[in-house]
Amino acid sequence: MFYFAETFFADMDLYLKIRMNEKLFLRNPEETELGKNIIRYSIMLIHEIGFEAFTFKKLAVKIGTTEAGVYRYFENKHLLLIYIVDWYWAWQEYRLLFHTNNVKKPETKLKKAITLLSTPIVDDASTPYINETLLYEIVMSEGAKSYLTRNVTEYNEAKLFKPYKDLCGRIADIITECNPKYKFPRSLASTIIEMAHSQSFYMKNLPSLTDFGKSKDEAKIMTFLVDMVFSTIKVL
Amino acid sequence: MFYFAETFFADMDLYLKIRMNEKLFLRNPEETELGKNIIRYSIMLIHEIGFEAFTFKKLAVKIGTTEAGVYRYFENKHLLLIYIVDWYWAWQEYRLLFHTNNVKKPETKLKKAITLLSTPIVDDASTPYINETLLYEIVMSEGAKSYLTRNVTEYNEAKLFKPYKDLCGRIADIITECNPKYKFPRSLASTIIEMAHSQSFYMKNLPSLTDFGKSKDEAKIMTFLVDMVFSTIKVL
DNA sequence: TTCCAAAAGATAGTATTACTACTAACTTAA
DNA sequence: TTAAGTTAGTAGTAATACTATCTTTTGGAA
Repeated sequence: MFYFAETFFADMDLYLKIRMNEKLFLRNPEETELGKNIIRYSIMLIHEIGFEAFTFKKLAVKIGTTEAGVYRYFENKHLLLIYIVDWYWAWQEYRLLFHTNNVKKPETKLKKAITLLSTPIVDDASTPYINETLLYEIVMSEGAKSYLTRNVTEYNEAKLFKPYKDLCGRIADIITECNPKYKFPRSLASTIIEMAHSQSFYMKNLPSLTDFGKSKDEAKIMTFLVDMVFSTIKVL
Repeated sequence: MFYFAETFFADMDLYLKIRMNEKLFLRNPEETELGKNIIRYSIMLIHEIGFEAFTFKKLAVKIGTTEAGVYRYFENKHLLLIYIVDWYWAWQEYRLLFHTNNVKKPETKLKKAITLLSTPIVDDASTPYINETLLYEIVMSEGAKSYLTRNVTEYNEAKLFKPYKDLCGRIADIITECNPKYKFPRSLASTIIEMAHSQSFYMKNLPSLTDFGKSKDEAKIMTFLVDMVFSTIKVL
């Protein structure tokens, strides 16, 4: 529960706030209007033009500030990407906890986990200035770039990938609950998370790498994964 | 067999040559010394400094030519990446055909396919100027960047991802041979290919996402995948 | 042997990117 | 009221990702 700093009431609405690793930023973007705008508009802009074409200059123009203004919050665009991707994984972990709370059967929990990861995202009203639908698509097409870098080791030592690992660990624990004898719970968990996103990317962009090309039906990804996972751990 | 242009004798040695999609380059790098050096040294340089830090300037210095010289062969560094990644997938398809030739049992073929994809690569002497060991590591850590781009659709229409798709299709066919009733052969095939590489990347860089962190033993990735795949298609 | 075309090489230039450094303005606290 | 700290804006720079042009080399046909 490390990352879920607080859920609180304000103006009659329930808000979700996630505590982010401080090494990700120079100044906490949640604390100022400009900071929140940087997050909100970078999600929109990365979604719109893609991460390679995304620059702090373009972002600054979009939110009516200067390049230097953005650099005061984030050292570079790669750390900003990790910030929003981390936010997404922490949010997914929160969703998993929320939806499996009081569920007793580990099989039901595991199925829920797969469903949550492989079903289209609708915007979460309890997170102002973050559009989860766009974020989901960014993670799908740019997410891997957060760790596919020369700095993986350095970033990993700074715990920048903790949210992803936490989510993976939690799913691995559910797998172990289902079948304590299964030998590869962590690898199976990372396979679920990865495939939920990359099968969806393939379906949209390289359909012949999947069996869902014609229907473009996300529900089939869930069916594929549920079948694979439960066959593998030999539980029904 | 589209991509395997020729295997031929020259100076008493057997060489393997792969026919590449002409839209990848401006001038065929296989036809000149400079072209072959571009391929050979770009594999070394990308492996050494990573794809983001890799530039045509640095490459030109390394092989003793000018930036403009490299630009005569490749429009940009992204197409050069796709070239070498495509080469890798075509080579893997060739290896698969070679090693499953005359094998009757589809289960044996499938197991061989998984083994070939998830076992460390030793340099193939029949391919001069290409170091497969380095190439394997590049595909592991940069391969996804070839299709994680705004141009996926355009590149896909130009058939630039054909080698990957062909390999996927071939593995899917073996899966169907094993169990004609299994519903998701293509998705399972792309899962095998993806996971063979990304579990290996995780093992090296983010070990807690796998169950092989301590041993760092690639053979366990194979065991994990073989178990998962055969459980899923319900054949032994 | 000469002549031609194509390839390679050298040089220079441009717009953009990814920053850094400095300065001006504004706020707060003594 | 003034000194100190905070914040934003301006102006630069080195590197990147190209393009354009001009010269030299080379290999083959006339």
